[in-house]
Amino acid sequence: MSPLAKRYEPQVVEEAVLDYWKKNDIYEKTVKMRENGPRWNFLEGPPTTNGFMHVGHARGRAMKDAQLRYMTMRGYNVWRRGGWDMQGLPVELEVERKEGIADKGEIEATMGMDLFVQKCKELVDFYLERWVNDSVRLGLWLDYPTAYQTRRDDYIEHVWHFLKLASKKGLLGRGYRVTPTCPRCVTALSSHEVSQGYKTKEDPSIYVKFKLVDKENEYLVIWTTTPFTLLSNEMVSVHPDYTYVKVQVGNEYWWILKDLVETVMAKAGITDYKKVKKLKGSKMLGWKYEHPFKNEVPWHQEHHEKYMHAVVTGKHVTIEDGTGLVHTAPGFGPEDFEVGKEYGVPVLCPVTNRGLFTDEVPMFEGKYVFDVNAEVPKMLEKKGLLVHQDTIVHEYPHCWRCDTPLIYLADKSQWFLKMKGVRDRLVKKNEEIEWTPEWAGTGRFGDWLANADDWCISRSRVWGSPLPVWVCPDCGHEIVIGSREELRERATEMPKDFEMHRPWVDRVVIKCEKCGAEMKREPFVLDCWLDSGMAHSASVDYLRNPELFKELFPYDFITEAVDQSRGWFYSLLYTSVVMHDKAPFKACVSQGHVLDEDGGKMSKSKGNVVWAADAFKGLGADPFRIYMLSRSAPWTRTNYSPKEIELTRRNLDILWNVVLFADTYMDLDKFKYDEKRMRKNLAKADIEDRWLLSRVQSVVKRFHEQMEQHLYHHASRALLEFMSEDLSRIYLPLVKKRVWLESENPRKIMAYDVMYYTLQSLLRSLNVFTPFLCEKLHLDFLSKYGDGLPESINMTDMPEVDEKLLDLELEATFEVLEELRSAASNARNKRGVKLRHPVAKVMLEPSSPEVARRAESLREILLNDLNTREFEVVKSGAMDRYASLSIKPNFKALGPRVKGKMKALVSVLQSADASKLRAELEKGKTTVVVDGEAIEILPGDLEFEESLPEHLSSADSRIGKVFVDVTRTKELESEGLVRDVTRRVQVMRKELDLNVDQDIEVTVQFSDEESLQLAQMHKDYLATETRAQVLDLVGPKAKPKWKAFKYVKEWDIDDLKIKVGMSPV
RNA sequence: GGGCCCGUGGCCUAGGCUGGUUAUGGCGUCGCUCUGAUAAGGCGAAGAUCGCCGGUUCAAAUCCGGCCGGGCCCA
Repeated sequence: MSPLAKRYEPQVVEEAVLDYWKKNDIYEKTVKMRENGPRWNFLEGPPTTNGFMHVGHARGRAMKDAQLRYMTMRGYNVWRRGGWDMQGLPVELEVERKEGIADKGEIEATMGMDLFVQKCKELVDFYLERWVNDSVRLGLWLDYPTAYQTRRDDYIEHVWHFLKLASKKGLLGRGYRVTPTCPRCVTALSSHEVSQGYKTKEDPSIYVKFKLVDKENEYLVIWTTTPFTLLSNEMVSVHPDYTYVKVQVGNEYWWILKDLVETVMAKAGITDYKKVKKLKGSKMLGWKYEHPFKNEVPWHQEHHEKYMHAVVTGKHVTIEDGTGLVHTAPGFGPEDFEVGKEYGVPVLCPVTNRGLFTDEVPMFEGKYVFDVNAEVPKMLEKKGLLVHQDTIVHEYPHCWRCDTPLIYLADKSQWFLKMKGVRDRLVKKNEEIEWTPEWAGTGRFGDWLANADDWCISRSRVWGSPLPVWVCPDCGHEIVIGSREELRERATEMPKDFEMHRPWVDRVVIKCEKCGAEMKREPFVLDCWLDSGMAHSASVDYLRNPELFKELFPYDFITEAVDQSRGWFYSLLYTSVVMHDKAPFKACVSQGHVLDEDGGKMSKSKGNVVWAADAFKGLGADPFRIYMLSRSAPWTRTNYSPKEIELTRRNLDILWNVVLFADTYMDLDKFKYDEKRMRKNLAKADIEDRWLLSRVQSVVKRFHEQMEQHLYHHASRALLEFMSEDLSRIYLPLVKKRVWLESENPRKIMAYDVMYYTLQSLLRSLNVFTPFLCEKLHLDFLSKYGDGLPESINMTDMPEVDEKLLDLELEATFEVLEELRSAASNARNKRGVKLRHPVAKVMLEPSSPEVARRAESLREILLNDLNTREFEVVKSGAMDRYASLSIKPNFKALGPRVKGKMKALVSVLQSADASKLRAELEKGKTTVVVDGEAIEILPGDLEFEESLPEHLSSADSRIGKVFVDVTRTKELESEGLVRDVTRRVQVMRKELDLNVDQDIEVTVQFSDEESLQLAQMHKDYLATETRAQVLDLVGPKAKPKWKAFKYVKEWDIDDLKIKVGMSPV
């Protein structure tokens, strides 16, 4: 494409690559190229086209892309159709907001359903475009043109097909459900929707007493945080096994759970009370009480069932809060509803799905439930039934879209899919799925499946797949329609512009086959999770294309965030098991969420959401991707931190610079990569060449192992570490000298071949994480020096491990090298000897024979690398004779015993044999003779300090002890000085921005004659290293013509001053 | 109340399944140093009771139990 820029700028690279891909149809070509490979099928979990992509979505999508690119480059024919979830409540709500519609009831009155649906379509089209743009910008390669859309008739038809099948199997039901309802959106919510909206809420917390019938002054004390539900209270539940007590308070008797008496009394501020009787909960069954609002609510006067207004027992009663007696209102709670069913009491639910009381409660008719919450306690107080009142802050479900607190309402018209009869199959099929991490499937999802309730699928809304059920108003006959064709056949009349959405579908009338009346469609739409759940079949148009379906199903892989356990993972599994009796996917990676920088949840209301497009623009998609995937395990939650992305990005800078280095010299030499040549010359290659080639194999091996387990964080780190440690930090400095050799030198060519081979393997692997950068380097570097490469790195194959190049012994040898370097630096550092100054000798006292052998084989590298004249591996203990042990008496311990002889003792100890003393003390006590008197020395009386003579410094390491001989000689001084000067001249070259091969002329003036003499000894070195054609070294008295130089600068080198003049020639 | 996950220097993080020298790496701070690919790199210093308590074991960050704290999910 173009020469590499001096600096890596991700955004610039990415824009250019995106453009290249588009202009050259690269994605299409990679697909075509692999079409004969074995199939590997991915099922895309469709994002909702409502709102924009945030960084959490983007993390998941980066994982998808890494997996897809990996499989593609392993030769698979990867199925990767995109998909979009386009219907549902969120879309309606946004349209309502934009159009200024207060709630659903106003739709017909203001704009009509036709126009409303049109607006919904326009809205999802708008977001769809944004989502595609952001996904493309992220580098996520999916089939976008063929992407499935849940709003299309072809798609919806599959949902109908499924419901008809479920109905035939007896799984589709209708009837009373207590459903969480949003009074603002006027619709029931599914349990997975509820689960998204738990928030803290402040509620009243009231303790109320119910008077027992036929008993003098005896009351049941109950607790509730939703006072309005008392209006339809029907029972009080107690635990059959727990103990309850009768407490005397004044002249009244209250029944409370034994364990909670103190708590309740303390809350109510009652100190004067007495427990008078104990009873097991089961004994209280059937006790009748007087409903507190019997007079106000006619319904309570009209019902006299055995357990109406009576104590019942249930094991759901807990002892943690409240009174242990649980107020039970079947119309307002799922558990209460079950209790009601069990005890055969009818349901009272005097509230509409807008949260308003009906005429069944005349005094509150038309009032909002949460307003009534405040009035109920007042009334109870007047009646003398309120024991205590305060407030509580707790987690309460809210509408996930509009934040309105939900209410649980019994509604007999809801439609649902049954769990009974399918549950066992679901659990069994789930066990066949390979989950990452394992607990996501077995624990979390598996347990939930085993306990899941029926699935309420009906929604009283507009923009969604319509429920395909028509009902006869006269005889009640119901039919489920399974396809458009079937509908056409049955319909007495089809609208001209028919589509499978409201309001058009509502206009279809069917003649009842039983009584001949006109059947009307049940005016519900379906839970959008049912839409997306059908993706296993609907996304490939199973009804018209069963052959394709057969090829793909079950899919090899899906991955979504953990909240999809109850969402998509579940709806996919349910529909697939019912339809095909198979789990629809073989493997699933459950991803953790992305939180804000402080670990808080990202939400629009908090204003802490980071949009993906902004992240790509600000930081680049590649840095974003590799940060997200390398930072932590896929299933753990991650705090989003731009600062950390910048740090990760530095790794990519290093890669860029490595390539730039290679490119600079390869370009000068018109290098062409030849793998055969490299392999042929391998035996004669330098040790670091063979080492690096082996490291490539080890890293590629690890990369594959980790990718196969979906451990992207390990896979990416292995590559990054290899790149910055092995390649950049270790290998490149070792070959630097070689790239300066004359052009046809085989050692140089070898270095080039090895670098090229390494970068090729690295870039192909890394491509799964940073596809833009790797494509760029493929085009501008790999293709420049290698012949016959395809036009995209994605059209090449993943590197495989080449056992012939693997040499673990050599890798272990280089670990010794690293240890030696670090220990030698440490030892130098202790004496303040710069690495630039050569030392006389470095010695290693190795920890094992292997280390000794490996160190020996490194001799040549070590001399240069440690900047030492000699390197020696010494025998164990060989250095002891240099080490002197000094004795430090412990005066505190010795003083009291030795007293006046202390001075004499110290002088004796100074000349004593310290190592002998230490050996004796290790065995026990010993004696020292002072002035003819034996003094007993105990362990702890003396401390020993090892010290090395002035010319030696040492450091410990894992491979043994390293000694550096820092003896100064004229020769060493000279070399050090010249290197110091060289360094300054090099800096000046760089400051002048000279080309690496630019010749110069230089004059250096020294502030003292002695230094000048020293420098003269290695003048040649200075001239060669700095490419100085003319080099004058002069003393303090000389008067060079400084004005003749292009650049003149004075430097301090410790006490020495030098002045350097330089010009290019 | 139940289920699942998490808790490692000031901050972020690896390791935990399979117990074993001095607990990984990074950011930041300080001192030194290296460098003609590098906005990088290296050496060193300071900084951790691996949430707490108990158990198993010769040996626990790791396994087991309990508790505390945080998150998510469900009641």
